[in-house]
Amino acid sequence: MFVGMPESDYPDVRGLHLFADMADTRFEELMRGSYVQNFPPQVDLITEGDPSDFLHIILSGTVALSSSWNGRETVMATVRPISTFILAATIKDAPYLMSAKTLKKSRVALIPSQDVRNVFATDHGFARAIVTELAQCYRSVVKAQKDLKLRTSLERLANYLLRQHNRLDGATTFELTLEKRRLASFLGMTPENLSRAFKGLQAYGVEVRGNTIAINDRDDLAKFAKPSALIDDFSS
Amino acid sequence: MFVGMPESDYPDVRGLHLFADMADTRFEELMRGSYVQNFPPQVDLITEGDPSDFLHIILSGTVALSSSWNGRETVMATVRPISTFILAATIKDAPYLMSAKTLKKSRVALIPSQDVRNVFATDHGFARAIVTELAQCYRSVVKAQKDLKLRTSLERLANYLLRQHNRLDGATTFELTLEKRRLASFLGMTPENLSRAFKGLQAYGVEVRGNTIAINDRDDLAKFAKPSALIDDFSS
DNA sequence: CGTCCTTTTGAACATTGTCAAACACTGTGG
DNA sequence: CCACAGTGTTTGACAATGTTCAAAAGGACG
Repeated sequence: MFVGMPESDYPDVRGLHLFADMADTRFEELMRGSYVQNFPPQVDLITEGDPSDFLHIILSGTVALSSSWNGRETVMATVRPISTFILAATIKDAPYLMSAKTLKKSRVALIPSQDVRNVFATDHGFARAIVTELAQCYRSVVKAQKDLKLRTSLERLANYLLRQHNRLDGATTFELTLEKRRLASFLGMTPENLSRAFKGLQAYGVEVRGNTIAINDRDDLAKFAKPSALIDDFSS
Repeated sequence: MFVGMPESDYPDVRGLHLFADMADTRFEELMRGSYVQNFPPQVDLITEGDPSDFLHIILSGTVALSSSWNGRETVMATVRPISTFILAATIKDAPYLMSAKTLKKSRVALIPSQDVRNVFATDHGFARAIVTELAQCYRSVVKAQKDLKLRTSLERLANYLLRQHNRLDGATTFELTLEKRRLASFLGMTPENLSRAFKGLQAYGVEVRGNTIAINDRDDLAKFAKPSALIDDFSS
């Protein structure tokens, strides 16, 4: 098997906040033990419950994190370049809590968890960067939980659309980045319910044609959605 | 105002995993700037959205973490001695995402967030301990989210009872540690729904008399609840 | 005892999920 | 190019789940 990440990928990874403060030698040490793979869509990268052998970094493509129980399954989050996932399991040397599968053709870096833990124990810049990253992850999940517990499915969809609208910088029309069935699962509802929820938002100027969403009156939608910095703001 | 934590409280705090690896001088430095207060029940300790001025440590009593939006409110978690809360906000120097209020008479230590961040930046043992703590917190919230998204309210209650049953070490009968209305909110349902859910678990040998719960046939209840290490196990 | 609060109960209602069928879209192979 | 299969989406009817509102019952406490 190929061992060692191609040096052409170094800059992307190094650019991550997580690795920015790390000593050069440590970084190279990590990279040498790791490797990069290209995956087609719909490939299972990790399975919940398995031991966390690798820290994953998505370099391109899209990965969905999901969980299942008793025959049911739900999308917990989607991961986009460039970022790590399942950092907490790696650090704690504990089983994955979520499964991961590629949604599109994706390029993923795999760093052996043991190496991450070793460097974490000796490189203080890395340890501090991990803290910041984990704190961010933690706050994101808390926000997601507030979204789930405090809002109806219609409100969750409305706020989701507003967030996408912001992220794609305010054009009145944009494309959904997720299949509707997965979006439904992510938002904690069934595809049928999502379909009806889209209908329900027509009253606030939301138009849907396939994967294209038009937000004709942002203020009107926001008046209904009532977005909050403490739930919807990803940057804090 | 009284400044500096009484030395009699040092051992409790020092015993926390979070402070175990820290240099003595750093620990004393942190403690000198902090203080301890006793609060009666139903006191608001922090309000979501406020800047995170203090890292809190609960020494005795019970504290509920809650969030609200658009006139609704939900209990996100309860905190018991001895543990910290709102660590992530302190580290990120970001606003609290949750409010905290005492449920019982409680003794709480307050460490200025700036001091925590200073020590975090210089004491590597502390930084590493924070990582472990945050990773634990993160995994707990992910589990809570799985609980919410994958289970019905009846299943959530059943698994909650099993967890309590374990925690209080298997006696067939035990006391709820939470008022029912708060338990309902914590489990993501209304008090009325919780009341009916208890009725629904009678079929599996659950008896309720006031705050006293009897689990007459653990296996039968577990057969319905299907507890999972990846959702219900707090220690991993 | 009376007051306040929580819990329980009942009935109506709202929301969400399930099932089945129709429809739309995509890509394949003839 | 078209027919076709396969998949995802939408729609409708219905069932299950959860919420709301109102009222009664129970407990705690002065």
